[in-house]
Amino acid sequence: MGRVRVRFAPSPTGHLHVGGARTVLFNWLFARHHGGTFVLRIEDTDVERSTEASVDAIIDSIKWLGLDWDEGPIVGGRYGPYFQSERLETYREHADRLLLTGHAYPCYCTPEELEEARKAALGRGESVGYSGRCRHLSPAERRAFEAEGRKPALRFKVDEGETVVKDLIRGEVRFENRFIDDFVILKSDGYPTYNFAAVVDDTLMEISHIIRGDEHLPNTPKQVMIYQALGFDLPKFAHVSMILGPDRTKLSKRHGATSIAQYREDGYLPDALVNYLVLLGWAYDATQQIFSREELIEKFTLEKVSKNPAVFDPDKLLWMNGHYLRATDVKTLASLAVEHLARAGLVPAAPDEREMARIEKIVGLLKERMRTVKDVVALGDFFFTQGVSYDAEAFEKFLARDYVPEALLEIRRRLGALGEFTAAEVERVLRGYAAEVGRKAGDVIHPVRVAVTGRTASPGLFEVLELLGKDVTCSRLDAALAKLSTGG
RNA sequence: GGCCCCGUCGUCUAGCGGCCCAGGACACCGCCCUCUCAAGGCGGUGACACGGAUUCGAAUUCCGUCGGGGCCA
Repeated sequence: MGRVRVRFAPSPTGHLHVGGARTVLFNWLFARHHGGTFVLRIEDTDVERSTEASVDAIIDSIKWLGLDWDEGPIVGGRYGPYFQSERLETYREHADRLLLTGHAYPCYCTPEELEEARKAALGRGESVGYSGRCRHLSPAERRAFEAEGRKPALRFKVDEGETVVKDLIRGEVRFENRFIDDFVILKSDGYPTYNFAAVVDDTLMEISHIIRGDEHLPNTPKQVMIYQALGFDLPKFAHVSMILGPDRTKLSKRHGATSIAQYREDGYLPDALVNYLVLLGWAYDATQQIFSREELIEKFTLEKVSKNPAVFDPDKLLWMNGHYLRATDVKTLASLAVEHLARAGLVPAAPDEREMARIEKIVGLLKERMRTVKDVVALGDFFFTQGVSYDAEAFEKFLARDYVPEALLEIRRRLGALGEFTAAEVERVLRGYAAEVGRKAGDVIHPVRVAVTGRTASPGLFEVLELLGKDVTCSRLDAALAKLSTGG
């Protein structure tokens, strides 16, 4: 393989979404695997919809995923500029070349006229393509249109024959040219169309492999024709199947969370997202699910990319996130958790050293049952709140029993008398009391858990109590007792 | 409407003519562990869209049908 140069070329019209992220990933992995260059190019020729905020958002998400680019915005490079809006002159020059060589011609049809013709054709049940009516205009007719003040678009003249796209993933895909209409390469406002700009840039930037979504496959014969008309060498194409929603249509916002930024906010880990995403359309062997970055770089090849579209499965992502969460050290996890705890108003945005140490201990207990970092809030809020509110069902089930008031009272007394309030001591007290009154340990553990945490599920109770401390434990037991004596 | 792509458990996939009455992962169910919930361990339910053809032999090759998706405006 020669010099590998690949690119990701997003339109800055929104966030980086799951599908785009996987495309970046595949390109990045391919470049890194081959020791090649990964280029980021911004396709901002849709002036109406492109925004700078979107450029920033996309770049943030790529960085957050832990991916980087060798050329493009911020880092520069010798093939710039990397924003298409700054390359308009280049497109104009190449379009002129096509005009001069007779591969393109001016078209004076207005969007309104084309729209009308399209509707009419659709109404008759006919094919909806461009009629080619400006293809054979005489010089006089052209002058007449110009005199009307019409600004022409530039159309590519599609020759007869067949265009074959050689695709690394799909093999040879053949297109009959007669089904491809003369398409616009330069709009009347001087802006290039996607197909045209992409070809010019990919060539000038010496892109060797175009790895992109499958939705671009029907565009590819048009691009191939442009390459040929301009006398450019063809890059290698690899069209990856799309990511679908549960209803098997192209994944989009209406399917729920699709933006990488959203997953970040929801407490997902970049490594988990990357690992999950790579499995959507790529598999190394029959069994391996978990891959480190290094492994991915080493093992990723286009040959192993599958042809069928993949349905995005939030459940598996969640599982994988939990897996990575458990593999993350407590210190790191705690610093990540602070963000979510602070947003929920449970801790200050910048906790001091003491608070941090406590948060680390709490995260240590919660870690096994968290699937997202954000879960720390739902699972551990009782560590940070003043009092505790009881889940009605939990109260009914574990506190509203006849032996409970007496048990809680005695346990509260013994815990209060403890000199060293450790998990081991607490356990001794609880089990000891249960044994004395001839009950199973669970019979006292469950009520205490509900009394102190407000819920029926928590990390190991003894550890929880130790972390809560004697004062909080006792005051919550008192509160529960008070509630019981007033009749629930 | 035309063109193009795709079709193995609910989902992601392994499989590239015999190793497959189809393997793994998530989800689901059961059991074990256990103070609960998780995590973990063990086990289970569950798929080659359909019809032809090629072949001694097809999930794997070819054709058709059906189904899904995408692009064109």
